[in-house]
Amino acid sequence: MVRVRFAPSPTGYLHVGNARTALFNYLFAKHNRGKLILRVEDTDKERSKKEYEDMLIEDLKWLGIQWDEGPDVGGEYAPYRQSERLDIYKTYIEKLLETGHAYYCYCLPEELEKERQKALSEGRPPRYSGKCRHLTPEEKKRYEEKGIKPVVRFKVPDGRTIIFDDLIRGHIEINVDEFGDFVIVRQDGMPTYNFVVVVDDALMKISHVIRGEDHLSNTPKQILIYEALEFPIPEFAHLPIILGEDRSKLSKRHGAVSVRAFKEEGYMPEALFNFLALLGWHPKEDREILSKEEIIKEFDIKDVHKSPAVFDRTKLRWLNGVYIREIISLDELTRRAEPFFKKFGYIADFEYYKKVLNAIRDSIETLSEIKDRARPFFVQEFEFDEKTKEELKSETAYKVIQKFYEKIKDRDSLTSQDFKKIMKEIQKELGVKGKQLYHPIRLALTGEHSGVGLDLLIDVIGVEEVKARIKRVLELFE
RNA sequence: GCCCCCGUCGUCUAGCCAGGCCUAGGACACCGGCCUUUCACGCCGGCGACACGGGUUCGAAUCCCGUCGGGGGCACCA
Repeated sequence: MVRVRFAPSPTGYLHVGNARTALFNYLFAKHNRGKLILRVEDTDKERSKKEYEDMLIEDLKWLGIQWDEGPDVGGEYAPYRQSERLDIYKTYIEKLLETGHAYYCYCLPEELEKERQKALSEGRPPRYSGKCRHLTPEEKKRYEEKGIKPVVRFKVPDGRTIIFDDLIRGHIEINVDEFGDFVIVRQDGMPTYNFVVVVDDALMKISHVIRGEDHLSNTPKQILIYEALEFPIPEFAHLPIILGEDRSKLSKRHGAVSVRAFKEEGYMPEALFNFLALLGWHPKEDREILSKEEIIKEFDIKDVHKSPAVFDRTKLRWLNGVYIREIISLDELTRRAEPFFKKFGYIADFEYYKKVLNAIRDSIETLSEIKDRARPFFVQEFEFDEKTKEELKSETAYKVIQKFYEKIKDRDSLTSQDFKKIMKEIQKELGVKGKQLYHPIRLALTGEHSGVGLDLLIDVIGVEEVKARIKRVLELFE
């Protein structure tokens, strides 16, 4: 049974890089009919917050990632919040202490930091010396009496080379001399990541650990702990990281990188899902637009790349546009767009929003663009800039508008067909055509030089509104 | 500094494992054209890459070695 997990620490919004990791875990689980476990890694008391956990869950759900076990849904291996598993960790810490795989260390953090800096500046690998490895009971007692609280360190064996096969990267060898005895319990009594991750993954029967490349160098430490605790070692797969435009690890410096930010910008979760899946993975046939089901069906961890990928916002925008105009149904799109209309002060009912979207969906790539693109459907008293005023004052423009008004002022309906017919008549009667003919009407109706098709606009706003707008312009530029 | 990973168009990538089918394919972006009352959509076309240097081979993007470049890690963060 395939069991994988996504284990974020609740320290802020869900980052797209983490979202991608969650997504690949999800895809792997679903493809193999396995289970996805959500585990909250909140052992860092300083930075973890419950609100962040709630936001994480919300963002993950929004993206369309579902899990089988987790802090919100429970499961056979509960609890799924590390802060609630402290007793479990304690047991295993004691075990390591008893078997001599770990020991208490009374060194002060300030001293160690100094040593670290010194080693770095001298070009030596910064690693702990191991000086507390062989403390006598008397020495321990002395430290205790001084009130120094110890940390617990894992005893790293000398000269071992850890070898494992990464599902994505293949054969990996790392010599453990690279690092010294590392801390597994902090001074405040909280166990650290490298330790708890092993205990949890083992106890939760995780079969495949799929995570970011930045964890690759932690893997030997963890394997050492698996061995010390006599746990079976899972398979590992290290995903390439996601880069920003400058080819460094994608971070806040690169602009909006949280899933929440994309949601608020008006991205479709399906588009982000699709896009993220394509970052480092590629289906057998050359296709860009794939549904969740298709991706699950085709996903194979072996097809995941080794090299990192740049997060290409432009392509994401394009993909989102495809979802907006071709994939999401009009009703669904309207439901999602409603909050955006309201945010921009465009107040109307659902049916009206639907008509507007029908007219503009081909020209927007995110729902935020509704602000500009839908303006003519809602704003009557728009301003004219200088350039526009000049144009409207010109003789032909004014004549066209005047003629148009004459022809519609007594009508009680005006369809796209009627509109086109009327424009043809004006063309014949005034001898004005093309841009000269349509542009004045566009300006009078929208105040803008480009935008939605006038026939579509008229269809939606209706004849009375058209009359009002035209009349207003006529009066303004008499 | 040390360790690990990576290297095909500007970007995402196909091809690499099983060398010839590759004058290297697709997508985004860009440029041009068509459609069109405008913008957009759509359609058609163009530009554009095997990091470099050595091997191996009749033949290398594909195999080997080296160089260079990029990234990640080296915490009482996860």
